[in-house]
Amino acid sequence: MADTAAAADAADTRSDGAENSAPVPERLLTAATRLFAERGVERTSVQELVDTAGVTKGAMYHYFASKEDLLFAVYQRVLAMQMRRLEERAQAGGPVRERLHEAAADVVRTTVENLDDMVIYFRSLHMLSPERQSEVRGERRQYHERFCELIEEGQRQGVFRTDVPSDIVANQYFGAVHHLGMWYRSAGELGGADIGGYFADLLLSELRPG
Amino acid sequence: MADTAAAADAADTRSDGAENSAPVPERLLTAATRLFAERGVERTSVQELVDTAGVTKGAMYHYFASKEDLLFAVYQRVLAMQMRRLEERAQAGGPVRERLHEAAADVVRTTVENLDDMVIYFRSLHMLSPERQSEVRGERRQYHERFCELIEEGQRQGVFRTDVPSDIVANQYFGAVHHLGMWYRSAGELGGADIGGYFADLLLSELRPG
DNA sequence: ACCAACATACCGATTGGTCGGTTCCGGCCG
DNA sequence: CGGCCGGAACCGACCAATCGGTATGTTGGT
Repeated sequence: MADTAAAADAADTRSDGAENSAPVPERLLTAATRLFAERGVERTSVQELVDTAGVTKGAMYHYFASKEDLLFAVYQRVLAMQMRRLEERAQAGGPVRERLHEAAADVVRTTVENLDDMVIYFRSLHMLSPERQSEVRGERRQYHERFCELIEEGQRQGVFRTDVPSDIVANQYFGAVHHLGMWYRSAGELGGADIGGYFADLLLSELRPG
Repeated sequence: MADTAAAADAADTRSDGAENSAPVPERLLTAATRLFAERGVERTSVQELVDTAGVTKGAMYHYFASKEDLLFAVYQRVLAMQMRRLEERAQAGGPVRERLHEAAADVVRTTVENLDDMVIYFRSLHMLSPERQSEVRGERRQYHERFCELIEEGQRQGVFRTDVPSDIVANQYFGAVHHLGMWYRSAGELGGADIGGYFADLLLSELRPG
């Protein structure tokens, strides 16, 4: 995320001044993601936000209707990314065990790589308006159901146990993934891929029949 | 803070009026737990809070130094309860598989029974001062380690698999438990005991060797 | 000339917290 | 027994500060 900003900076043709030449909305998204995750939405004033992004209040309110609108944009970005990645894995070829393992490990990797997004996600939902909360929950539900379908596919094939509802398994798994934001620190010796591997192994162990 | 509760309790012999005769600090804790979980800490003004509790601002600031102090008291209450219950289960007799199953199912039950506390817990940590965040994390860490010890006990006995660190398993499990606050609604047909049973079964499946 | 893209100064509303006062109750003294 | 007293419990009007949002102005490209 930070490197993309750097890449955009380097790739940008016009070299106005010194740095931060990424488009303003993107700069705001980046700054908001960092500050909202660090101090929380309410503890981040609009002034701090625009200062960090290197723009002015007027610029921000030109692109976003409100502070909440900006928060919502953060949600939309992360939701779209997750759904896209899951769909890619689910539709790939190969046995369902492998596809589920890959999808499960991948969501951990991307979560670790975008920890800020996930911290915001599961901490600040209540800061959105009720309608937008519903919208986010709706999209999240689709994601959840897509994951469930994968499990049920394996259950029908007889490679996964059937005495536990797929719903329970999926909720348990995503709970663990969301929780990463509370304990995972990149300082640890375990990388996202390591933890993803462990988590996915544990998931398949759970689903082993018999 | 604690001594005032004792004093208020001792003085509360009279039965004034109709209802809500609980001591003032307790009333504030109850109101805060509900409102903080419903609307979030920042969205709850002190005025709303004291109105809900049926007391005045002066009364609140007599018992709590600040709004944050009240939030901290909520954390302390839930932390103490969880640690006590885990210790009871861990120290009970019987095979480690049964003790772990019982402890795992119990934490789900108590989480469901005190959903408001848990919603606050994993959503509002950042509203505390850095020192108090550390204190909460420290207590939580003790809890976590106590749970890990239980797993490791089973690993040494050979009844649990050893190719996954106990730390990972515990983090994954508590992640799932914390996440309950985001999807569990008592309207569902599944009660806390049901989900606790499922979760604990899944945990033991994960740990099954081979 | 016109419009999108910004910049800047400013405002109304709200909020956490304070502070001087009042009530109530148990204990102590005469 | 009764009057007094000290402090804990509690009240509620008030404040300083902050914040999200806006209104108006300016610029640069087409």
